[in-house]
Amino acid sequence: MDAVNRAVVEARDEADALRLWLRLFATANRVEGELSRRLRSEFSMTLPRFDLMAQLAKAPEPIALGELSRRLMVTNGNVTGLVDRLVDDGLVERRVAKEDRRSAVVSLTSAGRALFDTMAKAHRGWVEGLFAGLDDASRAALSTLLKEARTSVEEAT
Amino acid sequence: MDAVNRAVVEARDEADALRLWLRLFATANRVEGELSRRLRSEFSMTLPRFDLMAQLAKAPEPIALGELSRRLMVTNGNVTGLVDRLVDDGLVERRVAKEDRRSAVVSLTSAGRALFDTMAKAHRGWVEGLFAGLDDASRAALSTLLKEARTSVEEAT
DNA sequence: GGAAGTTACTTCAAGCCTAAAATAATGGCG
DNA sequence: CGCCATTATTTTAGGCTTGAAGTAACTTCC
Repeated sequence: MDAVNRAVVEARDEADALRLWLRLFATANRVEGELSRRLRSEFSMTLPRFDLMAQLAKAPEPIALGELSRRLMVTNGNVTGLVDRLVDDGLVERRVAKEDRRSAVVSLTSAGRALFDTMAKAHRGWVEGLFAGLDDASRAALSTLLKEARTSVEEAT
Repeated sequence: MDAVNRAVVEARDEADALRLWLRLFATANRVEGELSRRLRSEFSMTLPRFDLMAQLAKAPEPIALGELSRRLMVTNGNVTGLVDRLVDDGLVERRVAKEDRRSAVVSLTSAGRALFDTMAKAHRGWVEGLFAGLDDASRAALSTLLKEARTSVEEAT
């Protein structure tokens, strides 16, 4: 096979959706695993609980469980369990909404807020470190392409 | 803020590692969830089991559990359970390696091979469909950048 | 006001996943 | 040969996740 044909084959290869998906999955998985391990070993914290706390931290007021489940893109039952464990740990407070007694709203306790601030700082540093091998141009390009990909997926479902 | 400064801020924003990671995670999660749901509803199959079968399908001969766990990037104990369930379903065969009695090697049964071929065809189509909104150039660029990202992560760990 | 439908959350069963401890077989090495 | 370290797998405890079924509170509409 000559150089031109090799290039053609490689180009087709790089554009192959299945290969793209495998690469996307592998990369995301690798990062997630690493962050998960570090959260566990440094703070005895899990990534799902950290993510939940992050939602509470950036919200100006308590959030209902349903809203939380939408923002985290997980099922309602899942959120129920995560909040249960965070409440057990004294990091989150659950209260019945006064205007709708079906609804439970949650917020960080002061201990939760303090721990989150510490963890968030470390977490940001870890993510920076993991992507340190990419320059700003690559990061920006990757970010843009991922947004396009996300849009493509949304439209296809 | 003038236009130049807005552009500067936006560029910094797009290059922010944390934002990049959140986007990567969200995209991968969305695709994974969709493929998972379709495998379940169309074939009563889970994504992890499908992935395991894919490894067996492309291997020329039976694979040891340890090798499988490396290729799938999951722990040994995880593979043990997945194989157990696939054996229960008659899709995979587990045998003690003749040259090393500690080692168990697995391969697809003929039923497993047949089911996998059917599923793989559908799966490929689904992935193509999900990424149909990206043209070849975008796909190739995304793939290349993901490879860079993966390398960056590997180097940072 | 009350039946019927909807909405918010919880519970349940099943499966995935990890880290760590336990088993079992191998491979040196004295 | 027999002890010891290593290697391959399994087991266990704990946590995450989903989809489906269940409970309770709210809303609509007559």
